[in-house]
Amino acid sequence: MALGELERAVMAQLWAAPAPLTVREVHDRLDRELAYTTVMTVLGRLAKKGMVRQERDGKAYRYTAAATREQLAASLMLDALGDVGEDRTAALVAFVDRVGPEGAAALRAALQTTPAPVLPEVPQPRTDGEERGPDS
Amino acid sequence: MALGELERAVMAQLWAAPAPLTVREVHDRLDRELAYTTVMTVLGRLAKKGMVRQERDGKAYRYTAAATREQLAASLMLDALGDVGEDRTAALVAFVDRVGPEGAAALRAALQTTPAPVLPEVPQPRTDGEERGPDS
DNA sequence: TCGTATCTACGACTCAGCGTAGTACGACGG
DNA sequence: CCGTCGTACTACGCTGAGTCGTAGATACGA
Repeated sequence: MALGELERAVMAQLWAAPAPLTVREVHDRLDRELAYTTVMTVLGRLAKKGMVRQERDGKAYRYTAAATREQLAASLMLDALGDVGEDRTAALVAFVDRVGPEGAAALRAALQTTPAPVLPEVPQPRTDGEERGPDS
Repeated sequence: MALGELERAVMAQLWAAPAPLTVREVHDRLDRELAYTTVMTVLGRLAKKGMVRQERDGKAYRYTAAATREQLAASLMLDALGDVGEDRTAALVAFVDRVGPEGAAALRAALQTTPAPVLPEVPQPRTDGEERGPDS
């Protein structure tokens, strides 16, 4: 799910904050001169999309990002990969080809931490503590 | 650059065809009942976006996809990765984590074909011969 | 030459999503 | 009781995508 410009800015604030934020806090942290209600609307829409979670705090709501920035990026990448239809392999090759040296290095590292060479047998019961964001 | 539903369908036809297609040919191959001009408009928009190339053929145009399906997918994935801001590494880890066993295998294979061990020193003046699609 | 078919060019309309914000209304502290 | 703060709801403009229609150019057969 593609986010708009303001939506991304709001998400950035939520990601940057160590704790859930209220509408007012998000509004204050955004540099732009926006009406309070604008931020509220955007947060509401993000909540409807499952991008943020809202939890009651007294009479106000506090908002947290449903997924980390990295998880979201990974989800979007998977979406893009899925659009290709068949032959994900070729697409991945093209991707590796374009991701650059650092990217390749990061991928190599990531592939090492991921054991799964073959036979994942016990599929890691998700030690978790991490919410399974609004993936595609 | 995200494509709409019909735009994707049109691209699919262009990718499936072995040679450049005219508007009429694309129109006929699409299952949907669309006006000829609708297909023309869509092809025109795709051309404006750089997704397809048009070459004159008599009084008509012939259209080809500017990039392969895989290149496009790779570009979109890179876009998604870029949105993350910093820490592409973490995003790549998350991606590998979600791409599944086959994906991981494909990535491993792709990384082997890509030499780039270390120190690319001379940054490869792009021997090219490959069109550099409508990347972001 | 005239009529018909085929293209392209350009404009128009609809619908959805995003950015933006106003209004209504309930709860709370003086 | 009144102003402040917060949510809920509604609305409006813009842009992009999907959908077509019409006008103008051009080629071809009768």
